[in-house]
Amino acid sequence: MVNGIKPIAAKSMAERVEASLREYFTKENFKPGDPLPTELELAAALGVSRNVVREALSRFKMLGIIETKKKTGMVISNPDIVGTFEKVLNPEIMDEATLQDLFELRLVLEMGIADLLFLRKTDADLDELEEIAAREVKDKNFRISTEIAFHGKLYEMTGNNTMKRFQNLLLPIFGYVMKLENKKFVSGKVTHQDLVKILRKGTVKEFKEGMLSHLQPHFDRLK
Amino acid sequence: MVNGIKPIAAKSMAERVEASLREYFTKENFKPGDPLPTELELAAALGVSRNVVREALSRFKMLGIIETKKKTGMVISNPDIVGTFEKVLNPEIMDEATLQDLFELRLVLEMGIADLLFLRKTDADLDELEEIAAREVKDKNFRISTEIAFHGKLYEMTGNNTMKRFQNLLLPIFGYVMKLENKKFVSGKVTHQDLVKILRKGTVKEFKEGMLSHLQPHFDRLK
DNA sequence: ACATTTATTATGTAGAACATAACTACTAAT
DNA sequence: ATTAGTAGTTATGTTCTACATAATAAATGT
Repeated sequence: MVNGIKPIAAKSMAERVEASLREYFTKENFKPGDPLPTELELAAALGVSRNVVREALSRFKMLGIIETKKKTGMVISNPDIVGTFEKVLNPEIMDEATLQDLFELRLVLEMGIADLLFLRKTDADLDELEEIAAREVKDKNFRISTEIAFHGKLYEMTGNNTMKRFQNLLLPIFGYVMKLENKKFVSGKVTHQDLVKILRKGTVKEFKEGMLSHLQPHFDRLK
Repeated sequence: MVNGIKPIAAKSMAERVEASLREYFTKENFKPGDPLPTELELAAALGVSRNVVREALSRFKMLGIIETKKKTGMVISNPDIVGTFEKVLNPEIMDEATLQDLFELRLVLEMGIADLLFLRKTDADLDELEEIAAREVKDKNFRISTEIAFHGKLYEMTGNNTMKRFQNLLLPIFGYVMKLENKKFVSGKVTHQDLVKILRKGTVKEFKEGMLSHLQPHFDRLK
């Protein structure tokens, strides 16, 4: 019987190097702009081939955590988190449970931005929003695109660019889930025009109620 | 003066191969479990070295989009989006604007989960939540950990695992921003125990007002 | 002192070689 | 004939070498 054997890291070298580097970055308290050792130095220090190091570094480059220039070498940089998110957000290969979770997440965001909206809305914003809502009524053909434009504008009004971009990524998920369940795009009793009116003259509380009513058909689908 | 010059793909081969593969995956409508061509075949088809292909593939492996077994080859698999998010969510190297955005995002989520909560809460959940709130009052020393436990439990109660994990990742960001601005951890007039009470016997609307009041100190910091 | 040329260096890319795990097919033994 | 064992095959994992390229630094010449 075997005994005293090590479980061994069954993971690949590149994977382990990635973990080592990540630990190294935080341990050494690296900040954006800080230069990194050369590939050869890292390879020597880690006891692996330059090739493996490059595979691990390639991962960090994709995440935007590392930038490189020839001769100059590599430096730490601040990653684009939403851009990274985009790289994995493909409805076709995601499991249904997660898709459903993201669908709900979108509803939660929609319900939660009310306070930010009232904190930051401007008259110019409201004018634009009103214009979008009006366009929708005229052009019945473009309902989905104005639907997207309206809610997109709401996120824009929060002044939170990360959230705005994030919501934009969730749109295809939303559409995909709707299609999966063969549901049509219906809105509740409260229309976009109603919401604009509340935003202009109403209270935060009223807006929250309005948005809930507007999204009610979607909530009805959740058990 | 120069004119009519092409911007050129200044990107690296690995980066371009990554893009090509991504396009290939969607074009061919790959689904989890579907086998991929071998590294050598891909290298030949793309006209690059196997090395470059491996760097690109390594990226997909990190995202969980590709899994490999020796001899058998590579297959598409469904990625873990929250796990990927974790890889880029390092407060130390993120720019302050994004940190601020994520801070707000957390508040938005907190305000937005009310409807899901009332849709899915159970008595067992409420008992546990009450226990956490009670523990907090007794042990003043562990305020921060019970704070985390309480709000974490709320997300758990939504039944949305993705959101729960996501919120968990945002916690360090939240703490980091608080520290950046030298703010202390204060809660509004409505306490955790109040929130439990509302969850048990109150209405959704009351809970939303309660949560807003509970988070008011944080909202006050936003302009 | 300035412009030009010449190393130098770190990343980018290519190709070959071999190890290793896992699958296939064939063979031998009971 | 079923099983067990063996050899062969194949795709990934890893290493090494070589050279191209861009950016910097050093050296040179006027």
